[in-house]
Amino acid sequence: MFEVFFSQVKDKVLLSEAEQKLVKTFFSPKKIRKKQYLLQEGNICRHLAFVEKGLLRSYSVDEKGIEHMIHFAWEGWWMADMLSFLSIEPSTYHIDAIEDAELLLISRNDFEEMLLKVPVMERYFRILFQNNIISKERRLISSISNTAEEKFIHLSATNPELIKRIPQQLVASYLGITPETLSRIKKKLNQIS
Amino acid sequence: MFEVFFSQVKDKVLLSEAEQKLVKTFFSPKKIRKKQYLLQEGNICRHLAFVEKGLLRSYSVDEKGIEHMIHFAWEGWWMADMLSFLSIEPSTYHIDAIEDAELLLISRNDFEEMLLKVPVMERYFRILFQNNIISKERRLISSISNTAEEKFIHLSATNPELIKRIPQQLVASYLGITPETLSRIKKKLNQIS
DNA sequence: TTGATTTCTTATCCTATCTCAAGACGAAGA
DNA sequence: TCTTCGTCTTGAGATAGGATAAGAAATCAA
Repeated sequence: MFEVFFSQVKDKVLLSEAEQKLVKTFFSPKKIRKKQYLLQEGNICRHLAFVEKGLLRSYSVDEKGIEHMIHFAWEGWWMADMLSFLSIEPSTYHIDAIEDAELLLISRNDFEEMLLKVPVMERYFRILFQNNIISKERRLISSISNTAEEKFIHLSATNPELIKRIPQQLVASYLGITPETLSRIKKKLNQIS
Repeated sequence: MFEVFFSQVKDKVLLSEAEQKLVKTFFSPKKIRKKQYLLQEGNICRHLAFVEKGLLRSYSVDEKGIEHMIHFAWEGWWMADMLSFLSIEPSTYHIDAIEDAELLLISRNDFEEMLLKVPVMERYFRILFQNNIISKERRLISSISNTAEEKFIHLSATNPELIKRIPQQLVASYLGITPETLSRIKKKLNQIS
């Protein structure tokens, strides 16, 4: 159950056997089915979720009922509404499964306790968040700088797995464009090549 | 020189006198003038900069010569190209001063050493980055979800100081809209109220 | 296998925002 | 005080992408 998790953690920091054992105690496994919610708007995000298997998405829904994709997480990625999780306030996001998923959950209290008892995990999350900032920044620059077509080309280049694995309408939402526009862009790019 | 710095750090973590003394040794002060570069595209970002006084911006310049604002940093904020700083690769950003500024700089090696010698700073940066992710995420959602007018209203609500302090054309770039559009939006909102 | 449901494509029309251009305003220096 | 330079405003025309609608294709369930 912790295979993907520890391979990810060890990518960033060194963990002793004892530390691994201790870290394990803070997490509880959970399976959810495709389309099942992990979090709904208005509820407090009580856990960070690490994806061992499957695929999750987080998104917000505006007044018109349109969904806006915030984040996708598959094997080796984390998922949560950090703001709700940290501030213990109702979330403005939904999180659900695009594919059946196996998760490792950690609560706020256990998270804090783990970081204090296993300082190397503090380091792990600092590095994780660092990398997250960098990738969010790139997405942001593309979002404010590029045309719809450029955004798609940029995403294809930087995150080809996302394009392959995520349904097209959700990719469109992730880019902040309509599904129709994305469909046209793909057609155009195929004609050229 | 470290007044703002330690007041910021102490907002997030507890530091002993000894730790404070040690932390200080890793930083060097630097003053830069309005319009002066701290980093130019193609160079490696060698330092994290903490702003004690003044105002910096980071931005990228596209093929057409158009600037895209990534981040503003005034008293109490950090500035860097994290990707270049961490990967030690040439930056794609420019960083310069919008107002004369007094900075505290820390190099990559000193940063790593500080985090190992003063673990509470590891915690500080984890929390700092955590908060940064949350605010970048909000900006991103606004960017992909909202109209130009909604983006401006959202920014005014969440970051009024930015609107006051940053020249309007740079605010427009930060929102991913043209200065003309922002000017029209402001006119419209003023007429209503 | 077949019908039902969801996702993707294509077409037409429409609107928000951009582009280009010119003028007004205000801050900074001579 | 006057001049200059950068910043903001306003206008008119152009366009990328949105809205709506309908049909095609793919996926799923029975």
